[in-house]
Amino acid sequence: MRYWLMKSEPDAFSIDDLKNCPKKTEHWDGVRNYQVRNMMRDDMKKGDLAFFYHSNCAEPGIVGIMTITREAYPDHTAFDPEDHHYDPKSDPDNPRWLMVDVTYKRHLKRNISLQELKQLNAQMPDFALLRKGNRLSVVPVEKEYWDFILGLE
DNA sequence: GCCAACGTTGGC
DNA sequence: GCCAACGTTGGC
Repeated sequence: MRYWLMKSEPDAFSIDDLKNCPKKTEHWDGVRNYQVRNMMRDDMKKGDLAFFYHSNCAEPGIVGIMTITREAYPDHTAFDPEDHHYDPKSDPDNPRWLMVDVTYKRHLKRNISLQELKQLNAQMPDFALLRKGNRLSVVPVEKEYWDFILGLE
């Protein structure tokens, strides 16, 4: 089993939005980066756990935990000209983009901000989230770091 | 294959 | 809103 961190802008889709979804489950659409797509396709498995991370907001950070409940399948939003993430080059017969389903598990007891994580960088020297220039919307989290971060709660 | 121009992410 | 740090596109 693997651990992940997945970013979402709370203005677009927050952890509370996920919690309020039917069955607390929603598809994680809109990934338009090949590296992230490949990770979802090759490495993300049903039962994996992921941190829900709020990005591009007043206090960026980890706010909760979700479970991967369906493995990668075609992202239909890429076929929809009305969709913000429409990609005319994604062919329904050979989809370019994939998504997974995620299910709300719980909020963290408190938000763990990016600022706090940065201060602990020395204890998580290989955390992809903290790497300079990192812009991937999904990053793997080593189990050691996962446990460490949960220990901060 | 190179690289300039452009688009996006996301912290601040 | 600014801008650094990418990734992508497309001409050559």
